[in-house]
Formats: sequence, structure tokens, C-alpha cells
Amino acid sequence: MTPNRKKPNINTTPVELMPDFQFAISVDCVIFGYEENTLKVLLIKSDLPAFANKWSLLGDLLHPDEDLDAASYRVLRDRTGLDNVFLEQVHTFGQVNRHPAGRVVTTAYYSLVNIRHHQLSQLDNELHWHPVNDIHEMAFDHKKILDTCLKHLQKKVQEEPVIFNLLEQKFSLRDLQNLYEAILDVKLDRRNFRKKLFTTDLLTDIHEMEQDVPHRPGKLYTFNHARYAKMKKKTFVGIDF
Amino acid sequence: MTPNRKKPNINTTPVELMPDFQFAISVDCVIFGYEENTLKVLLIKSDLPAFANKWSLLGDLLHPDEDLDAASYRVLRDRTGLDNVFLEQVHTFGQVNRHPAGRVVTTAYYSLVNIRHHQLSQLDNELHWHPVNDIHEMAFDHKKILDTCLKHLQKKVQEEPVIFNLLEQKFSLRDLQNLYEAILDVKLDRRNFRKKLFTTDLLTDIHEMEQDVPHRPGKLYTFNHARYAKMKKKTFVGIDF
DNA sequence: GAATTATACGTACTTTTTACACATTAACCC
DNA sequence: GGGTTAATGTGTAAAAAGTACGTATAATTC
Repeated sequence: MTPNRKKPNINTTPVELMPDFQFAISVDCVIFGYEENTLKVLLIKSDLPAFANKWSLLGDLLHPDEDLDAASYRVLRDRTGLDNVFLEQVHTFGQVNRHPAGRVVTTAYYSLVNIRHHQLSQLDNELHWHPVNDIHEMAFDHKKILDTCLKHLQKKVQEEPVIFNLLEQKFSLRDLQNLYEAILDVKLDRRNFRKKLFTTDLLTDIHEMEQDVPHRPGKLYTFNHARYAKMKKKTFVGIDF
Repeated sequence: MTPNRKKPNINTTPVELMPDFQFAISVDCVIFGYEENTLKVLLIKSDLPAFANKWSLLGDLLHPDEDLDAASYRVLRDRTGLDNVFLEQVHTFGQVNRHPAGRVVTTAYYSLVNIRHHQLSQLDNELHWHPVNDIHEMAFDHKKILDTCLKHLQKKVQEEPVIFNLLEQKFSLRDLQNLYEAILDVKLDRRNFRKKLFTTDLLTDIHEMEQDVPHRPGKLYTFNHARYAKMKKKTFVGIDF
């Protein structure tokens, strides 16, 4: 636990650095979005020859004077222009040979963003939203990271109302149900879904209706952040397996 | 994401190493045990002057040719002599100044062991089991790590039957309930607890009774690993917040 | 052997989950 | 403009799970 070495500086010899301070650390962000009834993830074409034409998560190396969490926020901000978005650490991947350029341990985060709230940088023409279910091969161990984050998301949306980060501010119950179904990959009963959601008391009826839909328009709601903040956290004590 | 540098070797200059490969990575293990109706954690006296007389988690630096998970298993094996025990990654802590010796990012794991199944090394007279609730100050950011892992454990024991790792192979329902109560810090109704546990069908009645207890002896049970393995994982789909 | 204490078991009540049916509204098509 | 289509909006009964709680039994202690 204790690296009894002084902080390396420009005069530090390699021998002094070795073997403890020879690691690189990166963060990788699984940025989820939702569009056309489909859960998507933002990917970039890998810039490594070893992974030519493979898609890669958005990541970067941790800077020497940067907190780990800050690095993931930086990646997200730089790539999407978005700030103050939902971002959570999931898991750290540290297989010896996971990166061809050397020993790079990476910490995976996932983020939930509203696709329409940002513009992909014009410069980033290698950046694209991909339906999560269409992704089979990726660079590095990124498929494994994606799978891990997706499982985490599936669990999370059932425990906390983070799902609203993926929707427009105003949404119909149908939108919300479609999104749950897309993430969880299940079909839900419409009537029981509505009942359940209304008992949470977190939806505000804004007395507006959907516009330009080719069927009877549904009511629009917003997520009541204030009420959720005040909600006493469910001190769930049960055994459930 | 791409450190375009060659793998460092003994001839690599510091300038080449900087700034990417100047991190150290450690693992820290929160090793939980259960004794005298109390949840405990295995700690060691910090060997850093900066944290003299503070207690510290068991950890070590990641070796250059070692998987991250392997490092945590190594720490556990070296310290407790135990192998094949429950061990799970929880979170990675990467604040810039969390370690006085330099930039060390640490990945926290927690483990559940049976205190009586191992002997603390005679050499490790600085190693002790501490009641979790008595710990207030620790070295580094280890108190925060401990708290994070404890919360994780509290959630986990309600979702999966990992708790049996902390008990003897044979245990009474009272033992089991006491342990749940110690971990979750709640009082449970004895009758409902029994009912719930029996519906899981994971306890095997071995037709033995407690010995040498100063009251009516209870039946002893074992955890049915085989049945749990066969149990189809509860594909829980619900919204619960 | 009476008092104490913990085990073992059962039942009524409440809450949550699940399954399922019908009327309503707006767009579309002829 | 009226019938068709496809979605929204609401209600109710049965099943399952969770909660509260009473009493008999077995072993120890004094």
C-alpha cells in the first residue's frame, strides 16, 4: 500500500520510477442516449491501427493533477459539450494486456444524456450514436465495458429515477414506457405501468398534449425533481433473492 | 485514450515516461468478518509516519504484470491465508492528493470471510479485527472507502445470499438473523424472518441442534449452494423507488 | 419445580402485484 | 363526412407478498 518513493519529477531516474509508477490510467465513458425508440451509445472510430475500423468508447488518459471523476467529466464535456449531466462510476478494468500501448488501467463511467440537447462537434465526424443492440465488436475490451455498464443501467433504472435524464423535459407516459422497455428489453403492461408511475408521485401533469402525432395525443408530464429530492430515501430492508 | 508511447523499459527516460505512465495503482481490501454478534473488519496499523497510529485497510500496489483482480486476491491470500473466498470490486478512488507518497489511484474490493477459518499470521501483530461501528478515524481516505464498501455490502446482502460467507457452515436461524441485523443495523421480526428464509428454499435442515447454548437449542442449517446455483436468476423487472 | 428465555409454529390483516376489458379521442381513408 | 384504425385513459378482481402479532414448547437457571 505504501510506495516509499518520492514524487517523481523531471530529474527522477527511470530506476526510481520503476516499478511502481509505471502505470497509465484512463477513463472510458459509456454515454447513453435515446432516440427513435432505441437506446444508443456514443462511439468513436478507434485511432489505433491495431483496432482499425473498430468502434471505441470515449475516453482519455487521466492527467497528473486531475481527480479521476474530473477526468470523466472532462471527456464528456469535451465530446458532447454537455455539462451537469448524470455520470456515475461503474467498474475498473485492469487486465494486464487490455491495451496494446502499455499497461493502462481504465475506469468505466456511464452517462445519461439527452441526444437532442447537444450537437456533436463538426470536427468529430468519427463520432456516432449507435443502437446498443447492434454493437457486437469493439476496440480493446470496450464491448465488455459496454456490457457491464448496460447491466448496471438496467439495475439502476429500476431502483432510482435516473431514466428521465434520457428524455425530453416534457414526455408522455408512452415515451417513458417505451424507454423502460428499450432499456430492460421487456414488454410492460400499459395499465400497470401507469398505475405504478403515478403512485411514485414524481410526475407532474403540465396539462399539455402531444403535438403532431398520428393518433390520439397523450398528456405530457415533467419529472418532479423537487419532490424526488424531498422524498425520504426508501430505507428498504428486505431479503429479495 | 491512446498513449502513443512505447512500453517503458529500464532505458526509458523520465521525459518519455511523463506524463502518462507516472501513476501508481493500488488495491485496498475491506475484509469483513463476523464474531460475537458483531460485524468486523480486518485492519492494519498504518506504516506511514503521516498516519502513525491510524488504522488502514489491507492493500498493496499493483504489480506490473498482474491483473487488477489478481492483486486483490493476492493481498487477501497473503494476509489471511484464505483462498477461494468471496471478493468483489466496489469502487475506484482517484482524488489527486489521497496518498502522500505520490499519485496513487486505488481500487477498493470487499471480501466476506469466516473469521474462524483462518489464523492471522503470527508476524502480523499489527493486524486486528475491529467492530465496524467502532471505527471513526483511519489513514488515507480509508474511512470513506470502508463506508462505501459497507453500504455496498448492505445492499448486496438483500439482493443475493452472500451473507453465508460470513457464517460457519452450520448455523442456526438465530445466527443468521443476528448477522442480518448486525449488517443492516435493524431489528427484524423473528417469525417473518423465518418465513421469508424458508420460502427461498436455500436452507438445508441437517437435523442437528445447537450445543452448549444457555437456552433451548435451535436447529442447525447449511446453505444449499447447489440449489442456489440452479436457481434461475430472478429476472426482476419492476420499478421500485 | 417454578421462573425465565429462546425456539417453533400459525393466522389474520394489509399492501402490492398481476391479469385483464372497455370506452374515448384523434387521424386517416374512402 | 362517416366509418375505420390505432392509440390513450380508466377500473376492478384475484393472487401474491409483506406485516403484525399470539401461544405452545423445550431447555436452562435458581
